[in-house]
Formats: sequence, C-alpha cells, structure tokens
Amino acid sequence: MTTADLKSAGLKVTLPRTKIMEILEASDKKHYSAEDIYKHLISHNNDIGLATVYRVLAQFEKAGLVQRHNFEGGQAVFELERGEHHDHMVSLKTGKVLEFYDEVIEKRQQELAAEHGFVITDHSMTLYGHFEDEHEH
Amino acid sequence: MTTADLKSAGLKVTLPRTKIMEILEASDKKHYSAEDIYKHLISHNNDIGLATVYRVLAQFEKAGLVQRHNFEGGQAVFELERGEHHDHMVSLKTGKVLEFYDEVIEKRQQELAAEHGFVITDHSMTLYGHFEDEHEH
DNA sequence: ATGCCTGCAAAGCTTTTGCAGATGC
DNA sequence: GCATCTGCAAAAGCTTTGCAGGCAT
Repeated sequence: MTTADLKSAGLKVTLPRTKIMEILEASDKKHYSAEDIYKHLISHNNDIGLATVYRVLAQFEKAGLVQRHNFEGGQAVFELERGEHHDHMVSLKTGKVLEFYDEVIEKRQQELAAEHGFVITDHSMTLYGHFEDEHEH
Repeated sequence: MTTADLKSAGLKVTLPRTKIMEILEASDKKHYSAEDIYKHLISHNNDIGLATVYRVLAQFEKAGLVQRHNFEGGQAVFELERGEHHDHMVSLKTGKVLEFYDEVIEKRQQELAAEHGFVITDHSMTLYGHFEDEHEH
C-alpha cells in the first residue's frame, strides 16, 4: 500500500492518511479498531482526530485497501487488504486473532450458495474461543 | 419454548416475556432485531418499552433460549434457539435470511481449530450477497 | 409482603456528520 | 486558487442503566 494507491483512489496524500497507512502495515499487529489507531497516533504525537480516523478508514475500505470486520464486542476492526482471503479465529480471552484459509471450506461455501441460488459477494467466518496456551485471567 | 423454560431460567412469567416469546416462535420469520420486536408489539397493542425488549432478549440469550447474531448493518438480530446449529446466507438487497447447515464445513472447522491449538466455543459464518431471484431495487 | 419487573428517561458507546479553517496539488 | 481535507463538537443510532412504581408468587 503506497501513496500511489491513495492517488488512484482519488484521495490526496495527506499526513493522516499516510500515518494510518503505516500503522496498518506494521507487521506486529494486523487488526485495529478505529480507537486503537487513534490512540497509537496520539501516543506518537500525531494529533489526528478520531473522526478523521473513521473517515480515512471508511475511505480505505471503499477503495478496497482495507477490510472491515465486525467481530463480537462492539467495535469494528480493520485490516489491510493483502489480496489473500482468509478467515479468523478470535480468542475471547485475549483478543488474539489468528488468520487461516481452507480450500475445502471455501469450495463448500460456493457449492452451498449455488444450491440455494445465492450469489456470494462477501462472507465472514469467525471462530470464537480460546487458544490452548492461554491461561485463565 | 414455554413458561417452564422461563421458570427454570429463574425468570418470572410476565406479559412482556411471554409476548416476546410468542413473536420469536412465529413460523413466518425467524430473525428479529429488538426494534422489529418492539414495533410488532406496539402494532399489536402491547405497550411494552424498547428497554424491556432489550432486557428480555438479553435474559433469553443468557438462558440459552435465543441466539444473538451480529450481521452487517448495525442492529443485532435474535433467533430462537432450536438446538440445531446452522449458519446463514443474508441478502444485502432485501435482508432475507436463509439458514443452512453443512457437515463438511463443520468438520473442517474443528480440524482447523485443533491444528492451531484452538478451542471453539462459538462460531459465526455468514455469507453475504443476494438471491438470484431478487431484482434490483 | 417482598423481591423481581417494567416503563420512562437519561446515559453510554461507537460511529457519522456539519462546519470553518487548513492543506495538498 | 480551489477543491479537498481535517479537527472539533455536535448528532445519530443502537443498546444499557438508574430509578420509582407495578406485578408475580
């Protein structure tokens, strides 16, 4: 994701947009709520408004640069679109997110949709639970 | 779902609870938002507050009598727990919901979770799109 | 009788929007 | 220079909560 992506989406290259882009590209964490990003920006001395964070994320989503996930728990989380579809396992204990992809499931989804005359434009599959190595709070 | 279910959940048998129970049991529609239920009650001359609807639904959920789904679009929807797990196809055009169940997918989910040391307590799988016989607005 | 319930209104949270000034191109 | 963008504050939408009176048992 580069400034060129912004331009081709008709978006001007501004500080808030590039900063948010950088955060989403960080390799340590991949799923951020708008609030997460806002706090990250503030703690790094980038005085960017929360409203701007929401606006930028919505624009990025519209441009296909990020994906929005509505996991349980109220806040939506955003993730960089890397072109590789995947689903999620979300720990309800720690919030940890693991991505996975399974050919068998993807294929069955298409088959089942076809059987019911349904055209899939999008899908979400999220497993909630916890990892075996996570201990009780 | 009967008044006995309410009692064993430690809930008193009251008018709001039985009315909401009846609505959820209606065979024509299975997925209701709190607002849907509220409007239904009002239009049938049951002056029950929206807050009560939310409270009752939360209690039913806690008692395992209903399931809450967070589909796209802000509002949560509630569905009677009939003991048969299933997933959903949701039309983004009409809001129509189709339930389905697939053994292959369920099995793969368990296998994948096991591979990653993950214990599933719950999962949601929702396909978004539209049905072939639905026409453009 | 008493403890659980309900309605109303108010508050809480996340997200969106209006507006005036600031900034990218 | 001009359109787009941003920050702030206000508003909006969904859901929860406090409280005083009402109801089930």
